[in-house]
Parts: sequence; C-alpha cells; structure tokens
Amino acid sequence: MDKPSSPSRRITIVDVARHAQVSTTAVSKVLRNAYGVSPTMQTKVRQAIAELGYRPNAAARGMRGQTYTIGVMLPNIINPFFAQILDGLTDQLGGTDYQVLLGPGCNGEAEEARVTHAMIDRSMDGMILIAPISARKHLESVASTVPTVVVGRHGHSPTYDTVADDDLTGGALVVNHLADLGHQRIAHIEHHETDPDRLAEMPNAIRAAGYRHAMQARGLADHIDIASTTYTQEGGYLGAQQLLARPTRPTAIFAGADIVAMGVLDAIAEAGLRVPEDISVAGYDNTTFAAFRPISLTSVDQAGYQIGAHAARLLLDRIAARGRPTAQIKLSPTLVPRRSTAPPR
Amino acid sequence: MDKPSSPSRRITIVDVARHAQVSTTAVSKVLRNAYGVSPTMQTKVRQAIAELGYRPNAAARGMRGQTYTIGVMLPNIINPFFAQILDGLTDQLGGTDYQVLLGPGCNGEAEEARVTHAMIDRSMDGMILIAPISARKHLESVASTVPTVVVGRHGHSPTYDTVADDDLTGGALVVNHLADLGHQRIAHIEHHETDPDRLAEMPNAIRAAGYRHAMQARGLADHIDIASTTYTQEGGYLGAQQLLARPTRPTAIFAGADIVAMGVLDAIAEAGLRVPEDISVAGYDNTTFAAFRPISLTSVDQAGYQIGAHAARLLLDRIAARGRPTAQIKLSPTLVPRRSTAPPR
DNA sequence: ACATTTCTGTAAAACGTTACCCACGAACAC
DNA sequence: GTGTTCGTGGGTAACGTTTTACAGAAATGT
Repeated sequence: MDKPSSPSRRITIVDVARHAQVSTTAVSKVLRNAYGVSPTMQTKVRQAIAELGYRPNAAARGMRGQTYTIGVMLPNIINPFFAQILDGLTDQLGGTDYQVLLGPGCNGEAEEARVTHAMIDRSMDGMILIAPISARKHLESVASTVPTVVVGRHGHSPTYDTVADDDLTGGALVVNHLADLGHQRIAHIEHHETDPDRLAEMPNAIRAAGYRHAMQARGLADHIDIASTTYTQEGGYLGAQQLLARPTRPTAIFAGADIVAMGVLDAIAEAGLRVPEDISVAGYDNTTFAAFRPISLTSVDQAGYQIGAHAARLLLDRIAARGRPTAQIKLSPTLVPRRSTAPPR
Repeated sequence: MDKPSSPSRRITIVDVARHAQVSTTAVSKVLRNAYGVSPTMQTKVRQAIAELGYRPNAAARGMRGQTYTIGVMLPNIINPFFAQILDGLTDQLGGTDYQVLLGPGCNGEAEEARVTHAMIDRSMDGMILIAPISARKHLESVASTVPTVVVGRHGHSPTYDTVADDDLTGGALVVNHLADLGHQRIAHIEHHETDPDRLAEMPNAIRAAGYRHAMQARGLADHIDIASTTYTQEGGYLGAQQLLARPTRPTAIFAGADIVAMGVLDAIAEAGLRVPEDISVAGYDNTTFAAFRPISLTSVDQAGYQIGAHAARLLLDRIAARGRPTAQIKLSPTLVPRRSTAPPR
C-alpha cells in the first residue's frame, strides 16, 4: 500500500527501494554503477526506476557526491565562434551523465567573478572558462576549488588545463597572405591591452604580436601600423576611420576579429571605397558572417569544434584524476581566403 | 580555537554561527532576511559573514528551501535576438539574489526534454523557456512542477505565463510597408509547420498568417505566394531559389527571419540580381546583421529587451505567488525600414 | 502588580543522497 | 573441518541548510 503523502511529491530513492524491495544503498549503488552489485539486483532496481519514473535529486547528490553538472562561462553569447566551441563540448559530453549549464554572457571582471562564484556555490563538478578576462590569480583560485579548463587564453598554470588556438601563427597567416598578394602597408586593429599579465596571455594581444613579428620577418617593419581600439563592431568602425585618415592610407586592414571587420567594412563603405579594389580586409574567427557570400570575408578559422571537444576531454580527465599535471593544448589555425582580399592596385 | 579539520574546507553556516557566537538558525534568518531578527543580530552576523568570506551552499539550500537559480532554455545561442532577451532578463534580475543559468542551445523535442528535466532535477526556482518547440503537453507538465514563463510562443495556458510579440501584426507591418511602396507580387518564406498545435502557437506560423491576412486586406490575395522551408540561412537560400524560378518573379520577398534573409540575399546575388533595384527584401528580428550598414536590411524589431524584462517580472511574481492566474503579455513590434526595400521598377 | 501579547533567539528535525563500515553466506586453501 | 577470502547487500551517519516548534525576555494592556 503506497501512500503518497502529498498529491504530487517527487519520487525519491526511498520509493524506488521500497518498490524494488531492496535497500536505498543498493539503489544508490546501481545509480552510480558502483562496485558490488549483482546482475539480478541491477535489473530489479532498473525496472523499479523505470516503472516509477524516478530521477535523482541533484541537490541531494551535491551534498555528498557529485552534481553531474559542468559549468561553462563565456563572455557573450552572440559570437558564433563560441557556439562552435559549445557544439564540440556538448557532443563530447553527450554520452556521459554530465549536463552542461552556461553562465549568462558576462563581460568585465566583476561579472566573471559573480558567475564563477555562483557556479562554485552550486557545487559544479567542473568548469570551463571561455576567453576569461579575469586576473590570473582569480582563475587560479577558481581552479584550486574545482577542476577547471581555461579555453582561449595562453600561458600555463599549475592548476588548470588550457586549450587555445595558436594566435601567433594566426596573425602571421594573415600577414603572409596579404604580403604574398603584394601588400606592404598592412595595418592592424587590435583590442587595447595594457595589463602585463594579459598582454602575455590574451589572444588579442598575441594576435597583435603575431602581426608584428610577421611584418618584421617580411621586411615590412616600417609599415607596422596599429589602431588600438576594442574587439567590437564599434571598435572596428573607429579603428578603420583612424587608419583611413592616415596621410598614406594602408592598402590592407587586418581586423583582429570578424566582428571588428564588420565595423571596418562599414567605415570603408562610408568613405566611398570598395573592397577589395581599393582596400583589402581580413578578419579572424571565420564566423558565419565571414562566410556569407555577399560579404565573403577572408578570415582565420580557429577550429572551435575541436577546441570544445578537447576542453571537454581534458575536464573529464581532470575530474577523474584531480592531481594529474596540467596540460596545454594548442591548435593550429588555418587561413580561409575569400573575396575581400586581393592584390593592391 | 578554530580547528580547520581539512586544509581548505569550505566555510559553512556553522562556522559563521560559532564566529558570531549565535545559533545557526539566526544566521540562516539573516541570510534569508526572514522575520524576527534584531538590528544588533543583523550587524553581528553580517560582519561574521564578511570576515569569513562565507557563501551559502546552494545544494544544501536546495534540499530544504530555494536554490536561487533560474533556468533559461533557448533553442540556440547564435541568434542575437536571444541575446537581447537575455539582457532584459538579467538586468531585471540584477538586483535580486537569483542567478540565471542557461541550458545549452537545444533544437529538437528530445533535447528540450533533456534540458528541462535537467533543470527540474537541479531544483531550479523558476524556468524561462524561450521559443520552445515541444508539444504543449510537455510545457504544461514542466510548468506544473516549477514556476514557468514561456517566451515567444502564443496561446494561453492555465499553468504558465507567456510573453510574446504580436507576430500577426508584425507580418502585416511588412506587407503594408511593401504594398505602400507599390509592390504587388510580395512573396513570403516561412518555416514549414504541419502540427496543428504549433500552427496556432508558433511565431513562424503566426507571421505567415499575418502575411496572408494582410495580403487579403490589401486586395492582393491573388499574389499570395509562400515558399515553405525552414528558418535557417540554408532555408532562405532554397526558398529564394524557388521563388526566383517562378514564371513571373516576385518583386519583393518577405523572409520570416533575418537569418532567412541572409540566405535570400545570397541567392539573389548569385542570380545576378540587385537589392533593392531588382527585388526588395525584408527580414524579421532586427538583428545586428540587419542593422549592418552595407546590408541595411528592412526588418521588424521585436523589442527583445522588453520581452526579457517582462518575462523576468512575471516569473518573480509567480515564484512569490504560485497560485495566481496566468498572464499573457503581448508586445507590439515596429517596422525598421532600411535600404533593402524600395518601390518596384 | 499581574496577565497577555509580541519579539528574539535556540534546539532539533527534516530534506534525499552517498560514504563508510559491517554482516552474512559461499567458495576456497590448508 | 577450520580459517580466510571474496562477493553481495544493508544499516547508519553524515552533508549544510531551512523549517518547525518552543522558551524566555521584553513590551503592552488592564
């Protein structure tokens, strides 16, 4: 005689145990497929679970064991590049019991701290931080509390794994492509960065470094020309305006991100110039926007899917063996030439 | 003499209580600013919390009370429109103790079920479902378990609140704008829908209905021409190809979403036609893509920010008073005319 | 001055799950 | 036949918070 005290109380492990005529411990063991449970017990419990439609309460689990939840923090959700990373992530995690939950887009250190804390408070089993801007110290402190993988940020840490694209090479890819086409006055729009920590770790800074090195390597050191704004459409617009106002205009602009290139194209159109006839433009990230045929923006592909997949694997590894030494995975970007770049006239 | 048993055990309410020389109950009351706590107690406890850097364990809270977590499910994260909704949502929730967590983009009923269940398992205090495609029955079942607001889906339910844009009006806005410009052969690309339930509730179906009604109202019933594909760039591309192959080509295409318009523009460019000289194009959603000057796509603005803000308010209301009757908020869209629409030649 | 109400604070019992430890029988080695 | 191991299952005590019930002090009314 089951007596459901409240009309629609949630089924608990106790209900399952009673229904299957076993102890709650046994049910718990089956749920976690722990050691020491016979095939008979397996089927008996699994059947009871199915019949009752039981689902474990994550909060209760979190108090003793794991929550089977992985937190992902990302700076914003509009960048299609992040969507690719997420796809790689969720595909990799698809077969496991883990569920991914995202923090809402957060820009600024304060919001990042808020989100990371919120995730720690909710006893996430692991965290993936995508392109965080927080001070390294904060990342370390998060990682020392919960298994963590940092994506899209260079520099290696003793506490967290990293997965990133080789932005130095990426920057060089663009410069070489444009130089091969015959360009000399190749300008760059970067995300302004002053903090020394971040100068060494943030992708934007490394891309700019890649640009500089490659320009030097091609003997174009004298033509190095950088507009320092932000990685936004607005930033691209303002940066391009600066560059177009130079006494001698650049013949090519390398925007540090596709979203920046959008602003650049805007400013160029406004100035009455044509792409690529008057000026070549290249972006970075190979977003759907770049692939859009009427735009057809030369860009650098970061293999976001692979980045996500690698991050997921590293995280699962680290959850299983928290002590293991950290790994740094670096992937190679590829150039995707399109119609926005052509030889200078 | 505090003896921290483990090297870095997390601070609990017990530690705070001991440090402030009060009971754990008192601390709990302060945390929830519950009734019956003196100003003295307030300051004493708050100081202890600050000194120890205590943060409540959400899992433990979830077992008895609330988790202070709101789950948001959205179909994908690349649509900038959803970002606007989220902004409205988080701004509205900013002052409260609630934290928003997003389910990863999920398309398909199976994935939606997975995410909603995962959120229920994690005892979320409330859920916001954005443009869900699941059967109504499933939405009802979710809403009967946890306070729920459904965004971007029409039809009213006894268990959940809804916030949506008036898509009927939205569709009419576009038709009237094009008809005012002098167009007659105005075609539409819709997201194919057969399920009767969804035909009455999904925005895509209602937009198509708005198109039909407005065409009739303007005496253009004979020119109604619908290509039925999907709300994707690919769908727009294929739909436009169909429409362009008609014996008499339409002079204007109303794409059901900006992402669809992207594919339309692509197909038009490929066919060697110009926008708006040869054919006018309008989208829906007013994404950043539409606002991008070189594209300059006429579109319908859905006031995503307001939608999000309203949804948040309704949800907080419902959490406070679960029994209250459900509300349906309908917002008016506005047309944003740009350069992609012009009088026919 | 006494009875009654209101206000503060505490103790103890949940909440649903997992971890730890122990008991039992069967199989095995001597 | 006696000890030892192994495989299987259960009992019980956590985990950190909120809720309920209650006691004492202070304030109020008569």
